[in-house]
Amino acid sequence: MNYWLMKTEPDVFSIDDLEARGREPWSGVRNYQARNFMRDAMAEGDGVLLYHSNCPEPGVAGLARVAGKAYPDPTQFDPKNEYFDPKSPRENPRWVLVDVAFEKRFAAVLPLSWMKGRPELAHLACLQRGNRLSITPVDPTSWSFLLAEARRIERR
DNA sequence: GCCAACGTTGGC
DNA sequence: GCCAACGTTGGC
Repeated sequence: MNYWLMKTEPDVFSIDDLEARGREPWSGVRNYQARNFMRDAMAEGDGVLLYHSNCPEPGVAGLARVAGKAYPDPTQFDPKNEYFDPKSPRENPRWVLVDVAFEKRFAAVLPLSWMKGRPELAHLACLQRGNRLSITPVDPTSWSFLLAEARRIERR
């Protein structure tokens, strides 16, 4: 079982949207490295930290899980969709997605400003300098630490 | 809005 | 295959 962090812009799709829908096909990933994580390394049941980016308070907003294995992203074939990719052959689709299932909304966002510089999160990929990937692996230490913090603020 | 950092494109 | 130009991401 692996752990992941997936970024989303809350203006577009937030943890509340995921809660309302229950489950969402994670369409629109158009980066090869992120695609490879979904295609090659994700498995049903993997843990997901949902991260709000490009917003007033960036940080981890809640918990989800991978709901199945990767399959072709249908938006790549739709000329009217913003993620349409005319160079993706139907017989050999370039882009895949996984379904993501809602698990929990944290009592408050765990802010990026708080995460920065925490020794427990030293190996968290999304905090490494220059990282812009929308999907990154999460090491078990970081995972446990963030979940513990989420439980702590819930009791507060 | 600025800008650093990185990915992608395309000419050669 | 190199690399300059361009586009995107995302914090601030």
